[in-house]
Amino acid sequence: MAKAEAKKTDAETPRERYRAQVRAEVKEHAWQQIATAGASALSLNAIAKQMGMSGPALYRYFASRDDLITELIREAYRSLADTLRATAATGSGLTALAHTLRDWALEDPHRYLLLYGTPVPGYHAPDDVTGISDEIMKTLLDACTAALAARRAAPSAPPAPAFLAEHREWAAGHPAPPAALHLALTFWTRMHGVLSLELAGHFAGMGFDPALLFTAELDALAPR
Amino acid sequence: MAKAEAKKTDAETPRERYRAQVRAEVKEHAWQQIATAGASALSLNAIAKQMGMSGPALYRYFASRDDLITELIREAYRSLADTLRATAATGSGLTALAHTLRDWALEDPHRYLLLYGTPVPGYHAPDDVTGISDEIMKTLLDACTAALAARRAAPSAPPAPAFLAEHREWAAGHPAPPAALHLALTFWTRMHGVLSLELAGHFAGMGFDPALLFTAELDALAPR
DNA sequence: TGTACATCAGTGAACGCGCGTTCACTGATGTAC
DNA sequence: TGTACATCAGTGAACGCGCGTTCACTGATGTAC
Repeated sequence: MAKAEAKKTDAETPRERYRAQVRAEVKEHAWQQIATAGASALSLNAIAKQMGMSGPALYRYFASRDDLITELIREAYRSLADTLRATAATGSGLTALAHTLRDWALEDPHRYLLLYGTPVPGYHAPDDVTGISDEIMKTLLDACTAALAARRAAPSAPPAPAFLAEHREWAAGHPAPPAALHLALTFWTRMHGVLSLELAGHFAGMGFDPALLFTAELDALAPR
Repeated sequence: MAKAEAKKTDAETPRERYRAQVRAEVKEHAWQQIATAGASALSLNAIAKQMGMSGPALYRYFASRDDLITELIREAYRSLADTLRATAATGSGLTALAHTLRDWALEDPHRYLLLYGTPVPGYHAPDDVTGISDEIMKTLLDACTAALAARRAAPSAPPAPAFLAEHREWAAGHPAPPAALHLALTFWTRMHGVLSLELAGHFAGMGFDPALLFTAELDALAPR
């Protein structure tokens, strides 16, 4: 939880440790509150009350409500980026990557939805956060490149030339074969399609296991 | 906008017409407010102020804030169901259906996200609304059945038996060939995958036209 | 080891705000004879 | 056509609530000599 702070364990004074601990506890309550009332209902006062503190006390730890939300989003992106990279590092391919993504999402649905669901209105993420998001995309791109090279993914239909032409500009900063770009986007949108509808509860009452749909989609992309 | 009310024009007294007009105007402002501040920030008082009225006045038209939200959701589902059915009635197949869906979503992104984005926390839709949602699924299922019969859609990989077995229970109320069920779910999740990420702005800065990705996905499902 | 000082966590009061909702009331619009 | 009544739209005051945030302050913890 307090991973970033735990790194510099040696140089930590007791006060710093305490600060990190309270910050972590605040975030925990924040996640819990997001789960029950939604991200836009996040309230510093309510969190303080839950922790048995007075409202203004939290301003020692977070500059503002938006600052707390940013921290949550950053933490979530960081967690996903690290988790995916760890799987990618094992070289086990797209299938493993997809299941890692799914497990991560199911572990805390609201965390996934905070990142990829309906955007919080009026909120704009700072640069370092979009940077982590780019990291995730890069991990995915590399995995797709590798999968295609090893012929462990089906390029399905040849990507439309117009589509790829449009990609060049962006691809300059993210060098990868055009087919990998197309595969990455397809992978992302298909996994997200199943996941987001599942997490939003749109499959409820249809009496089937969304995991099977997820797997079916995955098989179509990266046959085993 | 005030379509439902406009139907029974003959039996309408002036007062009823006025009521319908004000209700429509409230909803218009509500959509506008959702677009700028999100669904959870919807406020009857704010809408009243925008309309130059006092807050409590709106309680003549909507029983509560939740009642207004329900009305908006119902209206949105109704609009989508009607729009899709109209396209399906022309018998022009899955491709046309997909483009109708996309056009409808782009016409008012927040309306789409209200239905298929992160659910409003603590809100539970009444039965008649989920009924309209079922209508949409049925339209899609019929179109998939027809497309498969006419061989205008690729069954891609044969659906896993386990997956289809799970479907039987739900399928009892929605008779359709197993392959059509699978196709419908695949269609839905893939289109939603592209659409929702596009509407949430996750393709921004990647410098390509999401329409091309959407079309590519569509071609993979229902080759022309 | 003890004292003087600086740092920092947390409190309580306060400000201004907006929310949903209820209620008693006014005034306009429609209806019945 | 005119009068008496009922219906209904809208107002303003009020209730209780919670929000984010600032500020002056207390008291505990750590630091320097």
